[in-house]
Amino acid sequence: MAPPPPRRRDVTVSDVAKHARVSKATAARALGDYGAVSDTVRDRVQAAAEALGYRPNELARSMNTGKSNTIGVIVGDIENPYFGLAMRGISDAAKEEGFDVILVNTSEDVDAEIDAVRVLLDKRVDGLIVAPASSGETGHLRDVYNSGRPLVLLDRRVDGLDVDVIEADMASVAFEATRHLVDVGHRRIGFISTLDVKGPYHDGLDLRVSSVADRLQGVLGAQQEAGIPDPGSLVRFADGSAGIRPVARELLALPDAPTAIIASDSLIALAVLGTLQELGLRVPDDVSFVMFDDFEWTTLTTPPLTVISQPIYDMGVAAGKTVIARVQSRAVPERRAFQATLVQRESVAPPRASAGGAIEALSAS
Amino acid sequence: MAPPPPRRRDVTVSDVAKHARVSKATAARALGDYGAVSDTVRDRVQAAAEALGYRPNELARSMNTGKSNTIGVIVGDIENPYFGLAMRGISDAAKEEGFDVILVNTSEDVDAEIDAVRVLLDKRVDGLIVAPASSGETGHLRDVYNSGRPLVLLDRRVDGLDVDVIEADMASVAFEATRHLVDVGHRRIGFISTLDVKGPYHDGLDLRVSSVADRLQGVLGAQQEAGIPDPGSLVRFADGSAGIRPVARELLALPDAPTAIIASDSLIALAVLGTLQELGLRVPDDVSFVMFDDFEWTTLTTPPLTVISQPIYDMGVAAGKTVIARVQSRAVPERRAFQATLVQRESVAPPRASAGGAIEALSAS
DNA sequence: CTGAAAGCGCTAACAG
DNA sequence: CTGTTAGCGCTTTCAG
Repeated sequence: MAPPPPRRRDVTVSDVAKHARVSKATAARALGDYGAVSDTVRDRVQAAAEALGYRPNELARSMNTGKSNTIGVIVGDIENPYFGLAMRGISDAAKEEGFDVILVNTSEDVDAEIDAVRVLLDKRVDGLIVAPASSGETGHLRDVYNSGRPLVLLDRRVDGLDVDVIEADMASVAFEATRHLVDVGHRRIGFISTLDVKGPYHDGLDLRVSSVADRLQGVLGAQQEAGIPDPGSLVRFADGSAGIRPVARELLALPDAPTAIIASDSLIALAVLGTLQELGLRVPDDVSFVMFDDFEWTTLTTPPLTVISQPIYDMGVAAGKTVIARVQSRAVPERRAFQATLVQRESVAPPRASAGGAIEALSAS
Repeated sequence: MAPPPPRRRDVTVSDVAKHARVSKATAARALGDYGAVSDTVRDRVQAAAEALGYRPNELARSMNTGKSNTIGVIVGDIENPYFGLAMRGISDAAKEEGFDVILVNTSEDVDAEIDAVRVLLDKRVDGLIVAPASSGETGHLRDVYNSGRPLVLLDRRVDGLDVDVIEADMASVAFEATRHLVDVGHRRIGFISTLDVKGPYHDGLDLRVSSVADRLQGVLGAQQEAGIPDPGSLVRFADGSAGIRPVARELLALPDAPTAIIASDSLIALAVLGTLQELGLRVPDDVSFVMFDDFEWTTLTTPPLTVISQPIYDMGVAAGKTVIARVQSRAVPERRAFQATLVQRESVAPPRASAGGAIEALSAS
């Protein structure tokens, strides 16, 4: 389809200098807009550059300035609207400061993440924003730190790593949401998330993703406070998004199935809702439902969904501004605490009077 | 929060060479894995590199090889799930070939796009994937071509630019969808898209985004074939996503309001559906609805939505593979035609018997 | 197989 | 203000 590309040699400063009959250094100064150049010469050089179609080689420039004006962003899943929106924020912030963004998707794989960090460091990005897949392996993150380049963590903390973190307060809002469920009468509350942990959930299990751990802490805490025994028994982790539906089914088939479910993000919510639909279970009549993240579609389902909203775009912007501020060793923008809020709509109702599980409830109706 | 970073000088080939007591050239050969080096020396060099914590400077490497192993991707809106998913495909394809991706978001602004192309070219990306905001200004795209670097267009053609294009056949599926609406009895079919055109739609208006033009061509064509007069009168373009709701309201308030609406993408669909909900109009009883793109939430609304599905992820992969194949001047992967399909669910029904507009229908019920 | 030397395109002293 | 001379870190002749 496309004919063989011409690929002619690029025009360099040297070419422009020759054409404008000045030294390479002078041409470079005029072109790079540094140092001092007389107006006449500057004009002459720029005319020559224009005529020859000169374009600076940013690689060469970066090589001796040591700055690439590029930040790296490493996320687990760009397809996840959470990261899509955050990315938009980062990207907008970067553009405003004249930075570009290299995006790497790790599919939530730690090895891929380790690799990504290495590659981006080798490419000499000026700073890095990472949503770490695990707080277990963190050597690569320390490498960033040791390289002297700023690192900002997004959505997830890593204990013992003293860097900027952009996150919303998940524990308290999760507590609030669960408390809401308890208040209307639920005593069997399921929590579903994705996480690569082996075996069923148990007390003291190391979750390795702080944003999930925080959510869970709030969920469990509210139930403990309400005197609900063993709330951990209705917690489930799926390994990858393909695993969510089976897990949801299993949970709902329990003799003591939950009367309410909390989905840890929008991708999980979609799968859980789909499962509910397949099973013919209605929200909130058969099962109450709360999910994290407030995307527009959540208002269009029947019923509209009760959600936990976080300022994702703003967090992206903050992450972008923060790395760049660090890169330029300027003061970091005020550390606003990002607040998540419970948005009550109509997917929460008191549990049915019957004591049976969700599936039994079905046959009863 | 983060203590002042150390920022020590990077370890270079030269350092490693010294440590291993070989010449810089030999060390470079061992490290860069090219040329010929004896096993003993290679081991010695690698040990030294390890000991010193050597990391190659990819910028320097790119400078003299002329290849950066990076491709640039320019899209209008990464927040749009269409591009999120496509990006995932591109990213996966790139990773497989050992390439990185620099992503630039233009907010569908042509000037930003022109700028982005320039910057990425200056950064010496090896190839570019662009979803052009307009087929009007294309000088910057020709610049890419002239730079000798491969360019692949995603989702949108640009006439007269003979490069690879990854797109699905929108015209025929749009025809099919519209035909379906006509078949069940609709004669007033609205079409809403986002596009920065001044004034109302009229015949021969230059749409400048081929994927939208194709959709519209199918929509109009099916109606013309059915003998529906002046189908263009129910076509609306909003300038930016903020404008969609007003436009939808205006359309629905018409004395001859449409009995069916086609939304040109998922973001538009969300806004239209939201408007319908606000107005208390039910789908499909009051208004039938068809939208482009099949995301999971479309099955969770009441009713599930009839949609047009395209293989977005695969198209992203194809775009990625294609640029990279061109970069390596290998044969381009087979030019599979990407097929979009109409997925019939439950948002289409015959129009109400009453002849009035949608809003009147409301008061009648 | 290994070393010396040149050079990628640009910036950065340092003289004049 | 302008030119000369060095590099940045790596690859790449070209000898040996």
